[in-house]
Amino acid sequence: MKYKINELAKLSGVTTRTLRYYDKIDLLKAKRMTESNYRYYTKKDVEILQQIMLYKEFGFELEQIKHMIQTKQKLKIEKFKTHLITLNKEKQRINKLIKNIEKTIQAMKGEITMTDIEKFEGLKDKLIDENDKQYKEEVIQKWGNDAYQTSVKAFKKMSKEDYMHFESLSKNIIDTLLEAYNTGNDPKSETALRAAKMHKEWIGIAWGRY
Amino acid sequence: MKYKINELAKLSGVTTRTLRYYDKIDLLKAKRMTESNYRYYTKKDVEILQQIMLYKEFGFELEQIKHMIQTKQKLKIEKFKTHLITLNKEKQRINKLIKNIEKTIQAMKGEITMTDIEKFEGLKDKLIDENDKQYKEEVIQKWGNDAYQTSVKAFKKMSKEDYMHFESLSKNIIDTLLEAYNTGNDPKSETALRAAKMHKEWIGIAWGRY
DNA sequence: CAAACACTTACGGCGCGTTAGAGTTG
DNA sequence: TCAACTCTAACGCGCCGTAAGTGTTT
Repeated sequence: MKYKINELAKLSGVTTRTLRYYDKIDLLKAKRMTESNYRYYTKKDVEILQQIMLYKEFGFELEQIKHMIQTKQKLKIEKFKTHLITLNKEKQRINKLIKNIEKTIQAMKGEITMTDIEKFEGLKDKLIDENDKQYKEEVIQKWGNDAYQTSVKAFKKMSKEDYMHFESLSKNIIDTLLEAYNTGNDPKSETALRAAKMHKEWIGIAWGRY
Repeated sequence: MKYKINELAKLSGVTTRTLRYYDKIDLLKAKRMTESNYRYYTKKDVEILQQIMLYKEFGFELEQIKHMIQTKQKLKIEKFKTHLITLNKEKQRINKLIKNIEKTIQAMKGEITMTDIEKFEGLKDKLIDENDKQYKEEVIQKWGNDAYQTSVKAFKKMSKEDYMHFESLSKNIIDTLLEAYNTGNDPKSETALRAAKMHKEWIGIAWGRY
């Protein structure tokens, strides 16, 4: 099974230019036909090329792939792990870029120029203010002033991540409980309902929702 | 205020090679001293260089920066936003690489070949099992069988993200409430305490903690 | 006068795409 | 004989690092 360069190219999807380049840099050496000096590739070469393509998809550089293909499984895993570290750094770099640009956009809009933490603190204050307007009296009537104060304190302690996920989490649990009650699938779940209501009120205190 | 090339280099941190290159590609054109033909830079040039460096940090290419520096604020924001899209794609690409490599490592180890979702489902089942062993009877006694069933259902509905943040969030709120009670700063907070206890039990049902 | 600094020109690197010119096969 | 294929050599890209060789300032 001998393939000429164009045959392998069509078979694999890489260009002849690439194959010749791989030949040149000793990544995938081709044999030569004695008369014409044309390159030809064997079945083994095809397999190697498949490996090369796989590692390329993983983001390895050709020089590294060169070492890779003559490395055994166990050591390959090590190289993969090392590569993961590189990729994670790259990921962090990009995340930083994104954050910085977003910050800059905000600043350019003439809006908040505070740091991220300050921003979040500000956001919390704003939410509490809004909450006050809508729920303060109602909540104090139902739960007393102390509960209100305490809930504000708890809310202020939340981290940014907490904040991002609080909604969906709470909604999920409450929905499930209410659904169980409303559909009657769970006829005796007084306790669950109470829990749901408590939870609901609790969220209402901090969030002014539901 | 005239700076010779090396002065500006030290001032700004970029190399003279870079400055000459920016000159060549018309990114930051330098004026010339009449006699020696030496480059010199003005105060304005310093400001432009600062902008260039900033945009470089944002990951823009020099060609784009060239247009950038003579663009007004509003249009800059647009370019930033476009750039954000590019960066986000890059981010996704890297995430894909990471996932694929991790998967491959798993496969090479001869371990689990499940998808991510399957993995998480498995994790949840495991946690519920553990929870059962420790808390099932106690919980059913206190809250009834229906509450128990419902809590399991709610738990199963949780997303991966929910799971990652559930602990810290709950802990935070509970700690605050209990602290308020224990320190006596909030002497009449019966209601708050009840809320805390409820919440605590609720978490106990699903998590077997606290 | 020498050291320090300035200038221009050009190769190298990564991973090929893309001509350009010339030989080989079917 | 002609199309289709093969070969080698070389430029280009993006952003400079790194000489090498030569002129200017202090």
